[in-house]
Amino acid sequence: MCDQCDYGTLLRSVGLSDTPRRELVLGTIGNHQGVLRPSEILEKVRRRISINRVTLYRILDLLVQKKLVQRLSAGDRTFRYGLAGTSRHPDHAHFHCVHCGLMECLDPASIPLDLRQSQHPQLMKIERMEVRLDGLCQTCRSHPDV
Amino acid sequence: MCDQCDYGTLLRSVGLSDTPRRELVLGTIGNHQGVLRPSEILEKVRRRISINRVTLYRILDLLVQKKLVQRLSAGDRTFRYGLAGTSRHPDHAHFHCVHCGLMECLDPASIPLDLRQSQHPQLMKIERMEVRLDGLCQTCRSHPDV
DNA sequence: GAAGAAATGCAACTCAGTTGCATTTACTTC
DNA sequence: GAAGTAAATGCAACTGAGTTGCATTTCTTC
Ligand SMILES: [Mn+2]
Ligand SMILES: [Mn+2]
Ligand SMILES: [Zn+2]
Ligand SMILES: [Zn+2]
Repeated sequence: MCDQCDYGTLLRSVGLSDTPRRELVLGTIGNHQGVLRPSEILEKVRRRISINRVTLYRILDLLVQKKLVQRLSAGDRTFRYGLAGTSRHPDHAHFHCVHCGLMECLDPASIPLDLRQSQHPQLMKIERMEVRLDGLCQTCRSHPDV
Repeated sequence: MCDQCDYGTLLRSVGLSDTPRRELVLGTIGNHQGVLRPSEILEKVRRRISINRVTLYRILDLLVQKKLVQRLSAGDRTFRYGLAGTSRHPDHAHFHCVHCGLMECLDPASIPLDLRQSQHPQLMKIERMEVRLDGLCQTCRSHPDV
């Protein structure tokens, strides 16, 4: 997503100390195209450093809480994590392949997420919107085995 | 949602026999405003008849598979179930209160879910779209205790 | 009403995530 | 730079929602 980002600085900018594990978790999420499961993040981070499963979950919670990272649901029971929306990286919808579980980002322009919130002069307070398209990815579509 | 529906007929129309448990599960979902967790459905159905937890999950799977019922994710780890969209009951977005877990249906007109699929002449095959707004419901908003 | 099929129940299991507490690492203060 | 404190990490056990395998019950069909 953002190769030139300094993730250490980013961490400190929200009041978190930049430990090796936090920096690697955030970097793994930020440098990946699409969103990731905790198990995938674990695997990637462990190529660089040893990290406990629980530590990863705690770091993910922190990053979400500080709004650096976004927790998304794929319609299954495993959360996905991706960089939170910013002006440079606007919020966007995601596509989820119901066959292989792949979850990828859609072009922010194709489904503008922001304006629609204003169409709801409701009594509740809307904080965020999540849009997910489910279907078959290109691979699973053309390759009906497995 | 649909008080005048005959849920037995609805079950048979998709090739399922209408057993007492299936009819009660479908009726519970269909007559409720908003979407329900399995635990809530279980509680409601058990006021009428005894039913095993596993049986409920199997019935829910069947109803989803036959497209009578829709499985929604609330951003937490528990699925929600509501009637699937039809011409009379069009598909719509849902609001989820991050504080109390309430999940309610939004006016189908406010966020038209259909047309946007056509904006994706992608290589993947889109089967459905899910739109969820997260925030605080009216109660939790005005009542910040608990 | 017997035989076979479908539906339901029950116990054990799985998987993702959480909790409590011990240990290690990073910051302060002297 | 050592001691003391706070924060971060590790480890084991736990939780909650959902699933699986198989036994039992209920519904069909002849
Ligand atoms: Mn994304
Ligand atoms: Mn609904
Ligand atoms: Zn796929
Ligand atoms: Zn609420």
